[in-house]
Amino acid sequence: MADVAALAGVSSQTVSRVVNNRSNVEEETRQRVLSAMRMLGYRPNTAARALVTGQFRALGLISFGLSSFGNARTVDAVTRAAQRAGYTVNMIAIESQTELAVHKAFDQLTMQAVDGIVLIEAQILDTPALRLPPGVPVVMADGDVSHRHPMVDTDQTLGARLVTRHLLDLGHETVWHVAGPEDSYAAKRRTESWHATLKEAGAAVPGVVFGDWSAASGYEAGRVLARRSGVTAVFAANDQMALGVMRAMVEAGRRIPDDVSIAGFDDLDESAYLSPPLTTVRQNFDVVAERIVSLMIDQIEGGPAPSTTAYVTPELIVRQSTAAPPPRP
Amino acid sequence: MADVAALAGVSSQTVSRVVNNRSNVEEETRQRVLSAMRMLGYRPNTAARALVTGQFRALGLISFGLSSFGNARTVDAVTRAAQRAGYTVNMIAIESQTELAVHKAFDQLTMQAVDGIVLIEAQILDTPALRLPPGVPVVMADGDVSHRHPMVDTDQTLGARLVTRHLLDLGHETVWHVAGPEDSYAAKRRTESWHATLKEAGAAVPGVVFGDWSAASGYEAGRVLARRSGVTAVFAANDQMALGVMRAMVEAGRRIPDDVSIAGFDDLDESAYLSPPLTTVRQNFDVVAERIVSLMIDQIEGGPAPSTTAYVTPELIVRQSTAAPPPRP
DNA sequence: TGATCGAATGTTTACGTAAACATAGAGAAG
DNA sequence: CTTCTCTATGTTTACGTAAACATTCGATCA
Repeated sequence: MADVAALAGVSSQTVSRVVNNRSNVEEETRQRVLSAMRMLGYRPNTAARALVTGQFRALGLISFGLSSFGNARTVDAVTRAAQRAGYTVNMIAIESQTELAVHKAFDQLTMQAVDGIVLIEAQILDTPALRLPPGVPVVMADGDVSHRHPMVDTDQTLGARLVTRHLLDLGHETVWHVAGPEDSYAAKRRTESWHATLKEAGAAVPGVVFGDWSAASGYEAGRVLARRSGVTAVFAANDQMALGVMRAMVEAGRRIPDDVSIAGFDDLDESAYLSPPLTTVRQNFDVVAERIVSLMIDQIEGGPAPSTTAYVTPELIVRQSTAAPPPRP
Repeated sequence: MADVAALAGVSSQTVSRVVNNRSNVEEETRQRVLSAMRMLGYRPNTAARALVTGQFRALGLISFGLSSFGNARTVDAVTRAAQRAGYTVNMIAIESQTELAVHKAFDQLTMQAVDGIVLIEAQILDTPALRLPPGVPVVMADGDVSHRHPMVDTDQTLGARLVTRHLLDLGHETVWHVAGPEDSYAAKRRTESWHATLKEAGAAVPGVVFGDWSAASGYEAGRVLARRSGVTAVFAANDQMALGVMRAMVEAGRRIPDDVSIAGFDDLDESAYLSPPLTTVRQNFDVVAERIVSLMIDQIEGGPAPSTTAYVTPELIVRQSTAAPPPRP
């Protein structure tokens, strides 16, 4: 920076002003400084800058890994949204869903250069009340509403209601449910909403079959359901499990959607190309990410955390895996 | 830090020594400092530390996004490997595969606080010779060998040979190939190796059908192949396309593996649960990531770039989607 | 016993930047 | 014409840490 200043014949402070786009610099001076910068290949030193300003233009992101479709999409979308806002994303994947692990990741990130932390809390922690050290802005995604940090999530309740209602409206007496793992917030909300929707409609509430999001677990669940008579509609808590259920049904000789209707949740890229194409609920990950990042930046620049919870509306995608139930025998 | 020093009754330099685990500090003093740190909730300031040391303990990562399975797995594994080495990962996703976009991301990352940059070059850039500004260590994954940076990748050539040979050894006269997009390095290598293996074996080399990694494109390719007679073995360049091919074949009335054998590449979690379970090639993403990170750290700590290319051995996973060809009519 | 060494700790300084304050000069207002 | 104001720019300083150098004191050795 001193070299640039010398070459341009100005003080280093003027160089700083040019770098930061301050208004009160003569146009001619600015050009001289800019060309000096180019000539010397000058790059501002982030560490020194951060030391003075206290800002890093970087967000921390804690997640349980990229292996599940939903997490990967969320992380991807948050990264892109942050980038548009001029922030980079510093990522940490934690192995186990304990509060200890979250705290460790949190410490590591705050020691790194981040202005705020996004926590994708896809799984229920071992302790109910997550307490994070104060001082660092936090936004949660896919977490528990009871925390005191602002949260953003797909409206799981609405999504599950849409798909359950869709199946009831087609004429099914009730809807069976293959749920996600019990330690997932998203799974829990989808199951609760399915339950509530059935009760509202006066339909019987059949027992829940639990899976773990995988196609394999969906297949197992599907075999259980295929053995029961009277199963005409199944709502699986994600598309991968729906895929497994479909396969189990086909193997058991049930036609989809003639004998049994099947719906999922997520709308994988593949889901539109299954045979038959899968009715599902599309989550708008991009909007979720936008909200997360803007809540984050509000906190970083604005001040104290608004303890809001923002829900993003999902969309029911009706395809050919759902239809009216077969005529009663 | 000054407060901690005052509370512990030592100089700030001694606090620094304790923080950095230097050996020459009396055990009793160390304890006093540690408890003072705890009492005051002291956290070292990364910016100041980086300003002095010139190190950030952070890696930059440039990728084309998390939407494809391979990329997501690689990013996930790199993140975990970096974490084990005490580094965090600063991620940037670029939208288009132009050299300009790569340079922009590169600039943004070097302006941020990173010690080195990992570039996952999953697609062929618009310019053949990627030139990155010197001074920052770079390791490439899944890129072009011709670049001057160290590179790590799955041995695509070996993987494709393993699966092609497997099909030939089963007795198939030749193997058809559904390739990945033409602008993908990985796809290109798999196709070249398939080609070479057929030639070595003296088998006819049928025309390549191109897909874009998606199940939908695999389905289209499968419909083309199903119309031809004499197709008894198909090697799809990834599992998703293999899935599409399988479905097209089944729709055309071909049984798998009785009439036609199908193999993929990647080993998705789902692939073992398809019907029939898919023969495929498993990439060891964790080992790739370990290599990337250790090459990175060598450069950061050691010095100039070793211009090596490290290949990680993949593994053929034989399942039930491949078998001997049907008897000739 | 005195010289020498080494371990523990303290003092000073540099890292590169932006904020805060200072200055000069041009124009406006009286 | 003087004074005030505003703009462009320069000077000084602080940010929090670790490196480099300095000091103290007890132990070791001839």
